[in-house]
Amino acid sequence: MPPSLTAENMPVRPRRLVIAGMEGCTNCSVCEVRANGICSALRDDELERLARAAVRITVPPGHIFIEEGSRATDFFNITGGTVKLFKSLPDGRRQITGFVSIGHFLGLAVSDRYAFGAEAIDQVKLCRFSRPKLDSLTEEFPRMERRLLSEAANELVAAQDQMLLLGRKTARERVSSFLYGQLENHHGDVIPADARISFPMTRADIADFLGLTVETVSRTLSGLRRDGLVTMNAGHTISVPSPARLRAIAQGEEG
Amino acid sequence: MPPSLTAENMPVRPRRLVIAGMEGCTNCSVCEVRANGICSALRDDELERLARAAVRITVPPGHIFIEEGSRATDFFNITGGTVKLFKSLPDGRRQITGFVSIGHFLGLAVSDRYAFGAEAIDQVKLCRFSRPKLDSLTEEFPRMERRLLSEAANELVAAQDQMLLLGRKTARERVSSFLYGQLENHHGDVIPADARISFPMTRADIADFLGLTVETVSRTLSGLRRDGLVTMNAGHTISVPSPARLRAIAQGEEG
DNA sequence: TAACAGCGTTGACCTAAGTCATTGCGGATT
DNA sequence: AATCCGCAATGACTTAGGTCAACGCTGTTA
Repeated sequence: MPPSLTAENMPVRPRRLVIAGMEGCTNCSVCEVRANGICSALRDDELERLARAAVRITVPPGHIFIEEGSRATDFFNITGGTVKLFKSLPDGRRQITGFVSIGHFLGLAVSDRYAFGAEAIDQVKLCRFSRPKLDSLTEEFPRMERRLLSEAANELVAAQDQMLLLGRKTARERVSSFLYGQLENHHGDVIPADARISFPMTRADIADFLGLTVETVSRTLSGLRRDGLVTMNAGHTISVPSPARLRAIAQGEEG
Repeated sequence: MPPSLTAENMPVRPRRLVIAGMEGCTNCSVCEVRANGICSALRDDELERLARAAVRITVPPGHIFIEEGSRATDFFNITGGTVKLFKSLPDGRRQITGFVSIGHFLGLAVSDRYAFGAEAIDQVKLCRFSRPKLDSLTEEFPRMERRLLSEAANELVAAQDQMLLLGRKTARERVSSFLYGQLENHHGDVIPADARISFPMTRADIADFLGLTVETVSRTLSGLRRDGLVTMNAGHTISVPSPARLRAIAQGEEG
């Protein structure tokens, strides 16, 4: 029996919002994301061919390297740093649809235009592939395409979670969900008691991700602190004494 | 040059939230969704093989045929009727993540469990495939998998749109977006002036889709009517004199 | 070392949307 | 034809979160 279409090589915890995991650099076989990417499905000789299609670039903090609605000429694979993906309304309202980092693949577009923008939060390293090149690669390596599909399924699940959050959760539940999600990003599925989080994004980014304002994010964090659910440390890090309690709030299990 | 990974055979307007388009019935070559499905990528002899993997079922209105969190044993392809997909919180709050109908494929799951529920709105006809069977089919027909991926990309775009709606749009913008989306569903990209919409879902469904309450949906529709943006006809249909004006509101281009 | 800018926090107040309650309307049941 | 029931609409009132404004911290520029 062939491996499952959707469960193959797939972490239980879905990643955020963008097709993850294409590897690419001057030498793909020593790439930082070798283990994660869709290319984890490739043999070393295949990686060789992949490497020739990739261009390595670095993006400074704050730089928008995908403009909403611009022509979708390239695919990207994040090999370092954190990127925010967003959509905007004409009057400046903004929704961040995801924060993505190392290993994530970026640039699936429905039409010939990107439906979202992408901005570097910190120093970001990327591998860039032109769309025609990536197309011929997936043509050549069907396993890569299978891997892309399973990652797309992951992203869809994450997107559905986020819709539940944005449509139906309270501010407290949203912020708790965000914090708990960060814990999962850093620790995987087994989160130790008193785990620490440090994130690169600002309060404004968090607000735009959670559909709130900066003030509400700030007040809600203060509330969680007052209730002993988080403690703020020096160096912009946050400790979570009881991840289980935080998760309960995040999932709406609180009176 | 191979066809684009993401733009191949793809409508510009993204569909809602579930991998679309696997065809299947007793005789796939005469199936209702022959033209839409991923099997539109298949030859007639291949369809023959597909047909043997499919089981045809009918689901009555109100019946939940995918239970949130249950084991993901099957894939479904909608061949008739309309389905709502949803996620819930323990206290009963519910977010409908999409309405899907004919041609849509349903059942991509990250783990071995469904992350969402699915309920028939009206009489729904489905083709059911067991996961192992579908896996071997995609193994056999790579074009099917490519088609699934491009549909997943569509769904991701729709999901991002919905996140913007849920996180940042006003009630008026949400309801206008919903109505305009329905217009697109029925008329495609060229929407005639004074177009009509009739939908099978209740106000409660619309509310749970838009992250609002029934009362707010009701009041907002009344407001749009007062402003001459829609008119209510007999038989639960709504007319839209100027789709362009409605779209402008939906996109947040109103003072 | 002063001035400034970016970011975060907090308080006072406001409002869009939620809650609760009432009414009405078609369609099914008897 | 009476009643029942699910759905929709509307009014009165409440509230979670938004808005506006002040302030404080930290790091950077002059």
